[in-house]
Amino acid sequence: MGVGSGSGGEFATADRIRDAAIRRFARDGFRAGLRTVAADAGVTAGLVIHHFGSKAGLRRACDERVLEIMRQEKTKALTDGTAAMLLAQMAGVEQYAPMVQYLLRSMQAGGELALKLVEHMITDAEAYLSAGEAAGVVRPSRNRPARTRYLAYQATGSMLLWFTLHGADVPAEEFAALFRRYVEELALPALELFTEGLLVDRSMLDEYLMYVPDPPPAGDPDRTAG
Amino acid sequence: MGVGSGSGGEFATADRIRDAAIRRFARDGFRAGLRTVAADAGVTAGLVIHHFGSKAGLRRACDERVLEIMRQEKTKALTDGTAAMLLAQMAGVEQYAPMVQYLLRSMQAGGELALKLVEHMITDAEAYLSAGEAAGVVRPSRNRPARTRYLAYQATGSMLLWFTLHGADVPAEEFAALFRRYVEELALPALELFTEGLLVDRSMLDEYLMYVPDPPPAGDPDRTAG
DNA sequence: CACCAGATTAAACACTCGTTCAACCGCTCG
DNA sequence: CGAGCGGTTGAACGAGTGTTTAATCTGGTG
Repeated sequence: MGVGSGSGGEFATADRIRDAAIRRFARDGFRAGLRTVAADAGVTAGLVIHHFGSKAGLRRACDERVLEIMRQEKTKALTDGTAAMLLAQMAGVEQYAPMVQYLLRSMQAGGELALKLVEHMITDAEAYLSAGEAAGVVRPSRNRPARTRYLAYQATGSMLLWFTLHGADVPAEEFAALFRRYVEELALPALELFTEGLLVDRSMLDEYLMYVPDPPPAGDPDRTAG
Repeated sequence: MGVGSGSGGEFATADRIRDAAIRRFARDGFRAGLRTVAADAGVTAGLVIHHFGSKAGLRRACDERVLEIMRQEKTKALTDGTAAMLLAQMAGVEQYAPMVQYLLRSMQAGGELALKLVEHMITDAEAYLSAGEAAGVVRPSRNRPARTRYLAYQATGSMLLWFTLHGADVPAEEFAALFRRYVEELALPALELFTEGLLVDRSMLDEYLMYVPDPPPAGDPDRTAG
């Protein structure tokens, strides 16, 4: 269907536009114009609209594509289970680096994809931490869902902030190196904190546990006030 | 100089514009137009330019104002020393809530103010953690600057992500409540992690320490490769 | 009073943006 | 061959942006 030139590696034009958009949005953020995206793909702005209906439609297509690749790579990847490591690994692959950067842009802008991705990461972390608990390598928590959310937000959020401050608009090759530097920089403190904690005594935690009557399940956003 | 109406609580017009801009940028982000800001302040767009030269100039004035208030409040505040708690406390004060929200917007956009603020927080955390170490309540680290940066990025970044996802454009009264909910949600997991750690055994940390030959000071970005 | 300087405004300018429209091209099918 | 149709283009539109400019208002000063 569509393109007649039957030889091997040719993409359909819509796919080419979408991929160019992912790269451009990753580099410049979502305020990049349609004409810029179109020029990257070697077409005109009108054609982008023709294929995707609107800029929002184009973004939706990009979101779905990134999510699809993300899911597909997750099943293939042999990481230690943390989402940050998966992203670090993907950022090293030249083909996927723009998608990781796009994802960060998405979190920066706060779209639906970002929310979905973070919830996805939380679900994965839940499974991973539960398995760790069962295997006896992860300490149990007084409120496992809350801890899972906390850890996911810490890991993802610090990554987001780091990239927002240290050049979010790097040209995609520096991006991978930047990612590597980020992981290297936090590896030691993270391992220290995870195995040894930060505080020497338990007084702060005990005070909190005494002060707060009943820590709620805190998994869903129903705020049944009391 | 300037406004002649000498009666009590009147602000100079430029200050009124700047404060309106802080509120508007806090609520809508920096893509809010000059005409909107001007309307909020009861003036016209041209006057904003007349007073601040350009939109960038207005943003600079807002940045300086927020930084000034931040510094001033920090010396007054009696918090536990962490920046997150300072922000939580300030967000509760109606007058300062927009500034906290503005600060988050700034981090979202990645300006110079954001970088300055984060570095500021890191410096403060350094002092706070050093004091904790000296007092024997905080465990020493194999690389204290790296740990300080790590903790600051985690705390600030997760806060930023949380607000980006859960309505960064709330109308400033919900904002304070949102902030309170955020602190409540992470208090228990944070205390757990800080006092008890996450991992049961030390194998991961020991493996890392064996693998990495020499953890560099990692305070400044000079990468003397080897 | 005349005069000037600053505050302030309304209008216009130049530009970008997303989107629309009419036309054109190349192909397939009747 | 000719009709039709989707892919594609270039130009235009309308709304937005930051900024400029000329004019008006206002208040203090010689």
